[in-house]
Formats: sequence, structure tokens, C-alpha cells
Amino acid sequence: MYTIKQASLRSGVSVSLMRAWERRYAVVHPDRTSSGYRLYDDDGISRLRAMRGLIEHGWSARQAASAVLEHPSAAGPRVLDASPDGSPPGAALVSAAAQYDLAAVEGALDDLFGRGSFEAVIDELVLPAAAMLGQAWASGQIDVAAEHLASGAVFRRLSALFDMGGLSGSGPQVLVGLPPDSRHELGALAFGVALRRLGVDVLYLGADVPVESWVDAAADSAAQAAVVGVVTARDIPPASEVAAALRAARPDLVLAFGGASAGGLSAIGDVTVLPARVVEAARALRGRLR
Amino acid sequence: MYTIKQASLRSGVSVSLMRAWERRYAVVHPDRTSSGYRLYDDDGISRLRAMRGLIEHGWSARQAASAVLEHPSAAGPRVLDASPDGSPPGAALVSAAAQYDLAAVEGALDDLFGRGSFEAVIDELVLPAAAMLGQAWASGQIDVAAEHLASGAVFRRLSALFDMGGLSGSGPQVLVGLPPDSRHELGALAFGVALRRLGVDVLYLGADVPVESWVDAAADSAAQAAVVGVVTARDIPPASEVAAALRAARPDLVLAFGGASAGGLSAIGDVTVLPARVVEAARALRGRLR
DNA sequence: TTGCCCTGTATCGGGTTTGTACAGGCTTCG
DNA sequence: CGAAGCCTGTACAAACCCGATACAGGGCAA
Repeated sequence: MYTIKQASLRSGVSVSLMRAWERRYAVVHPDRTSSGYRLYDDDGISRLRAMRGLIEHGWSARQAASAVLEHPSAAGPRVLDASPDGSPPGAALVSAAAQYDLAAVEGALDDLFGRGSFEAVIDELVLPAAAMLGQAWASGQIDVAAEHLASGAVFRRLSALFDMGGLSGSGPQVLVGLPPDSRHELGALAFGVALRRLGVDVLYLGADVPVESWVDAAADSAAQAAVVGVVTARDIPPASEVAAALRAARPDLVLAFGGASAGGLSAIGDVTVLPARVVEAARALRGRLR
Repeated sequence: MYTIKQASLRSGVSVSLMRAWERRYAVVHPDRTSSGYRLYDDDGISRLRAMRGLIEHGWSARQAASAVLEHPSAAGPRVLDASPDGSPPGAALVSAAAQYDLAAVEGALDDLFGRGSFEAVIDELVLPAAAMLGQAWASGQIDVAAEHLASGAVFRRLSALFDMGGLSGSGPQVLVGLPPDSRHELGALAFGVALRRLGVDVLYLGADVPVESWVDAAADSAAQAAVVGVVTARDIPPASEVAAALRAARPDLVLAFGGASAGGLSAIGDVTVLPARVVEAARALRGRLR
């Protein structure tokens, strides 16, 4: 349940306009606190967002409202909306980074994370935006320092979410990390957050973990599974080395590869290849535990 | 069991506010001594920390409280192994890392950060503990993966503090980062946090920043100063390269070196060498601005 | 063109929420 | 014993939210 300000941030509709739409078209019926404050649920946010989308596509407000009221399914849990000007959601992050404007970076992240729950936004908005940062750097559009600035901010957000996940202390333990020489860890960390939010105790090892360290971690911890990130095609050989060493050291360990290039490793024995999207990957792995 | 002040330090919630939350939302029910003093347990600390996290992410206090009350599993207890008297404060962190026990790692960090304000503990406890981690790794006492696990947790704490610092938006801007090929960024990040808490807008570039990126960042941002971390003696040559390039590109920029090995660079022109302790270093740099 | 409706936005007076501070008195600890 | 810490209760300012109203600009019909 969100206050009107939070609902405004999540729906992209201004506070004044939300009240106007409610009064004129009864497009939402938020609950009220005992003192009369509006409290919006996810369905209300979806309706507001759907209505905004229709209006941006040229509909009049009244038509949009009746469409939303008539087709409640049209206001499904879709989250991914292009910005008003049609630019992809991560563009604001890239341009903020290019100008070394940390406030704008944080604002862009507020916008991305504010559009829904972690699970709703991470695969659709946040990681694509981070990927755009990498592309912008690769294409020379922004500098390494600018890329660091912005991806560091993303990393901090994810870190806060990781810590906020809280330890169940009793759940299964899973090692998560990247193979040697692999450095882009945002996806792995996001996966760790998603897994932790499913009640799994994640031992997050980070980037560039040597093969022997994987083995030692598996031997010295009570981990039930290990997930090795495979971000680029270059990570495939070291990742398969890690898997082979882990398999030899701990035959009982559930092994999985995750990440964009994990598909390149499907040939290897009994190693699970997780879906590319971190939320689905976390659910898939969770299903293999216990 | 902690007194209210200890609980405040560990949870990051002020004493007044803890009482207000208890009175208004009944989010905790601390035991009482016979004379009425509150006594908090680890579960209470976790609840307060969770509520604080939700509020920092935009929830209203009342919504956050009901979420914490409704979802008690999110706040699991954390047990800290009693460390033998006389052992240095960071020993618990190292032994927790050695056992890949993330709960114990978080508990050790709770203990370290709980002993005082950021300024009080960072130089005395947290960074020495992080240094002990590095030494334990160098001496073969713990593995790289264990070191990653624990220093990642420290990094996340510092990241949260960095984000909590908030942007003044109007303060002077300072670039903070490490020279090329330098990777141990905990000290630089801690310095960034300290600086931010003094009202300076820190543009944190992170580790391993190429010379050209320093130059571009200085050129494209409105930074008044740049601080280059010099962690080990090996960082001295690249750091001096960065300084020379920055001096050439932006003669007006205030340049400073920070970190344990910054002293090795005292010979270079008008570059300030900051004290080794981050709090003093931040104050020293602050004095040179505006 | 004129006048009217639609629609997004701004403002006003008044109530609510929330973080912080203070006063006066009791407890703990060195 | 004195300083520091903690208690309850109260107060307060800033931020937030409420309903109501006003208003500007665009579209549209007369």
C-alpha cells in the first residue's frame, strides 16, 4: 500500500492529476486511512500507469479512463513503459553518467526502482539500463569513469537490497560468484538479491574468484549449491574449469551457470543452465534445493 | 541485550526515534529492567534496521512498521560468537569469513559499527579489521573467496552509508578514486563516505580508473578537487601519472593523495598529501575547498 | 471569431504524520 | 557524590495530505 506520493512516483502521474482522475473519472478507488489519506495498491498503480500510457498514445483522458475501467485486464502487471519521449528507460541513467551528475544518476535510479518491486523491475529495467551503460562505454559515448560512477551507484543500490534481504539463517546456502578474470558483477549480485529474497542464504563471493577459491569455499562452507556467472563468451572456459573442479571436489553440490552467456555451457554434464533473467533463475535454482 | 544507546548505534536509528516508533507503531517491545530501562535483543535491532531500510527506500513510517510487523521472518536473529578477551576487534570478522558464515560476518560488522558513530569507528575498528582480512589472506590463513565474502560485506555497509549521506547538491564537488591497476577500494570508499558526511558532493569513481578517465572526469564535471588513493607502494607510479595529467588538464584543480602509501608521493609539486586516517583526511581536504 | 468544455496544473486554508528536542526526575557507574 | 544515561510526557516544525477552487491552453461547435 502506497501513499499518494509513492503512488505518483511509481505510476508517473502527478499527485494533482491522480486526484483529478479519481474525481472526474473514478478510475481508481484507493483505500483510506482513518484520517482520510489515500492508500493505493498495485492494481491502482497499474490502472494509473495504463491510463497514462493510453494518453501518451493520443487517447483523450476520458476515453483512456473508460478503456481502463472497461478492460481491467488491460491494466495488468505490465511494468515496462517507455519514457514519455519514447527513449528507453535506461537512457536517463546514461546521460546522467555522461555529465558526471550524481544527483541525476540517483534520480534515474529512483525512477527505475520506483516503478515496482525488485522482482518487477530488475530484469526489465535495471539490468537493461546497466547494460546500456556498458554499451555506451564500449561505443565511446561515455568514459570509463562515468561508467564507474553510474554502475557504482547501481551496485550500491543492489548492495543495500542484499543487506536488507536479511538472513534466514536456516535456509539452504548457495555460493554465488564469477569465474576468474570476470569482472562485471551487477548481474550476479542482482541474482544474489533475488535468491536471498526467496529465503536462501547466499554466500556472495563477488567477481574474479580463482578456481581454488571456489573449491575451498565449497569445501569449507555448508553450501548446497554453487552458481557461476557467465557474463560474456570469454567467461566460458574459466567457468567450465570452475565447474569441473567443483564437481571433483564436492560431487553432491548442485551446480548451475547463470548469465547471458550461460547457454554456451549447456554441453557440460549435469550442470544446470539457469534462465537469463535473474528472477526466473533464482526461482529455478530454488526449486532444485532442499 | 543492549541498552537503548547501544541499540541505536547498532540499528542506525536515533534514540528519540526508537522511542517514538515503539510508542506510535509498537514495532518493538524491548524487555525492561526492574527500574524500567529498555533492553533490546538482536531481533529488535533487526526490526529497527529493516524499518529504517524501508523508510530510506521511500516508504512512509507507518507502512514500513506494518510491513515489519507483518513479515517477521525478514528480521532473523543474529548470533555473534563470543570472541575471547584480548583479541583484536577484527578477529571475529576474520574467523567468520574463514568459516564462510555470512551471519557471523554481519554480526561482526554489527559489532564494529555498533560501537560508535561512523567517524568514531571507521579508522579505529572497521578499516583495521578489513586490513586484517587482507593480511589473513596474504598469510594463507583464509582464502580469496572468504576474503571476498567479508570485504564484500564491508563494502556493502560502506555503500549504504555513502548513499545515506545524501547529496547536498550545492556543496563543492570532489572526485575520489584509485589509479589504474589499483583495486583495494575500501579505504577510498570510506574516505568518500567521510567526505560526504561533511557536506561535500563526492563523485566516487571506484577502483582502477585509467588516467584518461581521470582527465575526462575532471574536464566534464564541475569538480573542485580530485583525491587519488595510494594504497600500496605499487600505486605510486600510476598515481603520480594521474596527478601529472590532471595538473596539466585542470591547473585550477585541488589535487590530493590519500591512503597508506600516499607519503611516498610527498615530493610532487603542490599535491596535498592527506593524513592516513580517513576522517582526518576528509577534514583536511574539506579545509582546502571553497 | 466567440464561447464553452476538456484537461492538466497551481494554490489555499486546514488537518495529519513524523523526526527531533526539551524538561523534570530517576538510575547506573566510576 | 557527580556525571552520564535513561525514563515519561510534551511540544514543535517540516513535510505531507486533504478538499475545493481557480485558471490557462487547446479543441471544438455555433
